[in-house]
Amino acid sequence: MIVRKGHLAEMAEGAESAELDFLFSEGRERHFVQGEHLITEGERTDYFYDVLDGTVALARNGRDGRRQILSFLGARQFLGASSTERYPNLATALTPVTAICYPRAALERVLETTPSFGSKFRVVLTRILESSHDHVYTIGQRSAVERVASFLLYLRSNQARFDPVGPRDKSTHIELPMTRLDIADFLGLTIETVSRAFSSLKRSEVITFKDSHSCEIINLEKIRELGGREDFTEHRGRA
Amino acid sequence: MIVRKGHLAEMAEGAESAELDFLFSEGRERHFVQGEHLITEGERTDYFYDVLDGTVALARNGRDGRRQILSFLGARQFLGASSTERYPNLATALTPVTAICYPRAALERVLETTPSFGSKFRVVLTRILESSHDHVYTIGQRSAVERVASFLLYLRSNQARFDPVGPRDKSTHIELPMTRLDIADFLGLTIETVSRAFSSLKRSEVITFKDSHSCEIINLEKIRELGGREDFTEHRGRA
DNA sequence: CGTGTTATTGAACAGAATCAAACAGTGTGG
DNA sequence: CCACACTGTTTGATTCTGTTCAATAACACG
Repeated sequence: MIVRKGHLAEMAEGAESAELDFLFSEGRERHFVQGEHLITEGERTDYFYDVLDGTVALARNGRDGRRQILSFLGARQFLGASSTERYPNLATALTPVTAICYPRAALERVLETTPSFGSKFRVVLTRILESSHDHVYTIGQRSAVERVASFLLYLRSNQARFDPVGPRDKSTHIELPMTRLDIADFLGLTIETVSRAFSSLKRSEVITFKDSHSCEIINLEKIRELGGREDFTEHRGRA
Repeated sequence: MIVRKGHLAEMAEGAESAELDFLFSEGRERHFVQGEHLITEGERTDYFYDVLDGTVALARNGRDGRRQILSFLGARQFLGASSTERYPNLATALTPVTAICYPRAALERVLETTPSFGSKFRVVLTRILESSHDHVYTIGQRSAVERVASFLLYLRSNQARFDPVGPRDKSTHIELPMTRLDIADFLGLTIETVSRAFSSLKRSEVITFKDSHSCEIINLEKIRELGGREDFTEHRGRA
């Protein structure tokens, strides 16, 4: 049923169990068009997604129109972990997205019966938590330009996941599939401030833009200096 | 060896295994004085703590002196989960703290052999992640006064954990064991702004102060309106 | 009771938000 | 193929929230 092998299947390599077989037999490849919601707020958390392709924005919405994007999810990332009956966040496809959709119950059963898989899963959860902590630091402590620099490093490290060869230190090209508003809502800024920060980095020749949705890092050292050497760097390893 | 039963032991209730017995036989009650570090940055993540008493601040420090407090941990909360060899954060006792200290390896072994326990542990991790997401929303989207209101709700829900009777909706008393600097570093503000926000809430008769480290909520509805009805509320259940 | 520390308050300032306009890119239809 | 509308981005002027700098006030402790 599953055409391509997802990250979850990769994680299960080596382990063998009836529950695992069942889980993967239940997995369905689903496609989402740009703007479509993979999960909506308040929805029952019945499914778990393993992203194969495209970019998803995970956001929390306030009732007064405010929106905070919690993460941008790409290939090899998961979506749908929740401690509650209903999902508090909104997951939106920013590009066409392909993801494997698993019934949550089947996943739970595997986690309860296949401890080695459960351990790997726990490590993934911990990484996600650490990434959220990085985000808190960025939003709580850094200035606008620093946040944008930090964001570029964040995307770079996300991009590295795609790469079958593994993360490359030297890669300087960065795709920005999201709009300026998405970036602003991720960094706790406004579109104007994000735009100004990009312009400022362009002016000081730290980055250049091909078009408004992809840029090239000219001075990676400077970006690291601004965005934080400690965050999203290679020493963290891969999820 | 363990004098009091911690939250981890509570979670293990019902399960039985040699690894669990070993884990609990290895747990040691430790005491920390105010200002002492339970874990320091870069330290090997060899221990796992189950807080019994007191308050711990978990913080990430930048090399330029900036500091972001990621959470305040009290009774029934855990400390020490990490996906890496070395711990990236600094855990400091804000008050005298009592905690049960477990060797990480023993915990890992339990998690790898006792799936029911592993599942509960995963739920706890997920809750911590959701709490971090609340924090991101607060810092990214809310104004100074709103952040402080949100912080009071956060403390209130933390306090409820202590309570053997369970969370009480009506409780209005809030202990502030941390300094204004700690609050500021948690909310991404300065001490002055935090102080002004408190004064503003005092002036509009939403809260009163007994002394600077404990306050009373007069108008809980208003605090919820400012700080976000969705966050840190009772519907989340207990960890 | 003085001394050091933490908290509050005030005045000036700065960085980001808001308001407003221009600009670029895309798609549509004449 | 070009005029036009539409959306998203950039840039500019102004306002405002929160910071910085500075002084004072309240505690905590020897």
